[in-house]
Amino acid sequence: MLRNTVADKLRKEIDNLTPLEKQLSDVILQNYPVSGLGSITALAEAANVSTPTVARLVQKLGFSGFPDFQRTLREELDETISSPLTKRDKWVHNAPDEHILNSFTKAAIDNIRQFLSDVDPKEFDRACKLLSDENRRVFVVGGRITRTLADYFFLHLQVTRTNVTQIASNSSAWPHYLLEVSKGDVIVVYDVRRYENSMLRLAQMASERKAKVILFTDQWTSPIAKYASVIFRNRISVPSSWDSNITTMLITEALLAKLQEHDWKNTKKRMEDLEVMFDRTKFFRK
Amino acid sequence: MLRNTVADKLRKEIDNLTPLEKQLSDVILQNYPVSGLGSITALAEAANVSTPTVARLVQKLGFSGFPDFQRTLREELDETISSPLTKRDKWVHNAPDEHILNSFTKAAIDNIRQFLSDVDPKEFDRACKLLSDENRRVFVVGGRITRTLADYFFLHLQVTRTNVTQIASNSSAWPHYLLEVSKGDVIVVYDVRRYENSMLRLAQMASERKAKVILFTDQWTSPIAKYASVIFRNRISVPSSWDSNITTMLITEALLAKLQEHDWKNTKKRMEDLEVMFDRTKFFRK
DNA sequence: TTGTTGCTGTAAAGTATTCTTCAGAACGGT
DNA sequence: ACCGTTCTGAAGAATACTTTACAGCAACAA
Repeated sequence: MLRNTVADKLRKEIDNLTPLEKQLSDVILQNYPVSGLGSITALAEAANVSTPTVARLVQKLGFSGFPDFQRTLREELDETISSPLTKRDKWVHNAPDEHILNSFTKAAIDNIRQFLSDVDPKEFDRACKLLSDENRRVFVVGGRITRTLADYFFLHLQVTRTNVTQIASNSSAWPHYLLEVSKGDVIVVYDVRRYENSMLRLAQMASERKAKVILFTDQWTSPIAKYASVIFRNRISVPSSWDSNITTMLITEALLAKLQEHDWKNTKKRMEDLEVMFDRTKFFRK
Repeated sequence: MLRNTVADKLRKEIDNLTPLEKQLSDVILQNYPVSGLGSITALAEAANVSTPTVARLVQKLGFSGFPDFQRTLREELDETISSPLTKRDKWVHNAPDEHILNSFTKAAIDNIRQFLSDVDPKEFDRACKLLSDENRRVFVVGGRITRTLADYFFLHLQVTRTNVTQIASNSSAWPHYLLEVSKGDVIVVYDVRRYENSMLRLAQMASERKAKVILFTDQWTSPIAKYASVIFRNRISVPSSWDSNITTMLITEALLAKLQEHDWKNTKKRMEDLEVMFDRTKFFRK
């Protein structure tokens, strides 16, 4: 543990302090470290001393000036606040910290945490409601890369409910699907950087046909957002020249988990039927 | 509870923000609230925007100016720190602990941690070595669900190197691909529960043709393991009747990250060529 | 293409903050 | 009571910070 915080310094130096400086240091420690984050004037007033007294104290503690003192406080605070999860010393045994598995995973977990503090559970619940309503048809579509996630979503959603359509990745076929879209239907769009023009048009047209758009995008937000009823902005930066789709996967899976439990009886029936059919085609082994 | 923190305001206003303002608000939320406690200049630099952009954002949020914004942050911080039970570990705002977003994510992060302490970095490095050797052809294949992950892997690998083939999901076409497989080639197989019979046969035959098998499977381990040179056993349990493929995605992305940096010059060239071709087809928008 | 709108940064003006100097106050020792 | 030392704050100089005005630019629509 780094035992060299500003507070420690203060306590250590306390015997070398003048009376008013002691009074001041008391105030600082009182609600540490917030009191030190305002202006020197505010701190001086709070402690009933003059600003030069504050300036002298911080110099006595070894800081070059009040700003230096403040910067140090902020850094401490940052350490304190940042999550214990990301600060785990070593995840992978026998691997140096800089092994890509470590750095990559740190970034991924950071993304997950960050994303989860951004996401609005109401938004999530709204998406569930739309997707579990069997009166609405559901269409699923994704871009060049995200198509794979759209497929993933489709493959599972298809099990929980009826009336799910996967829109082919070939955009020239899209008008045929749009023909099928009618008021109240739901179109699930995966669109992360780089945003595809054709996808924007598709969302626009679906929206014109009064369909509800559920959008999975990144923190920079696809332009489709303006047509969307529900938007999930996923964190996607990792130490790589590509983006990470882990948070997108996470929210997708969480949605599916919720949906399958929503009408569990129905889902269960469908899964059992599926099992029987798999058995009969002898496709899988135990 | 008065949930009206600066962070909440930011999240609420996000739709009214300009692109650079979004970028800025990201940085603020990233290590909230510390990043907002420095000078406006420092914050601007951290977010790669100009100071007026910061000034405009805080005014948009309803503060009279940057100092006002900062004062509010300090007050919040004071509340947070002095309150006995810091609610910081709650990830999702306004949602009960049992909200599926919370429970699901906890499980997912547990999986990641668990998986990472299981995985052997040497195994990882060996996979990298095999996959970056351009003398070996690479074939990629996945099962009913994992096919989507195989696609994801293929789409990216295709950018870093030549000689990558995606094996069609229709197993009756597989013999044609096997014809192409020769000694030293690499076949990447995604096979998690329920293990598919046909996939086992495919791996077996590939192995008989002296190909190296890289296997992504789950902790219960696909029978393909006995033919595999490299095995990644992913943790896949989550509170859902389906399995989670987040760790599989993670290791896949980490591998790709490593591969793209392995021969970065080559990768870069290929990516640039790709960009040019995308531009010429005007497929994407900025 | 052209005009319009909205986004953004430069630069300069305006404002607040920090630091230094210096003089007066307090205290202890003689 | 006197002197020397130490402590303290007022005031202004120096510095840093924040805001505003304006012009360039890009995106979009006509």
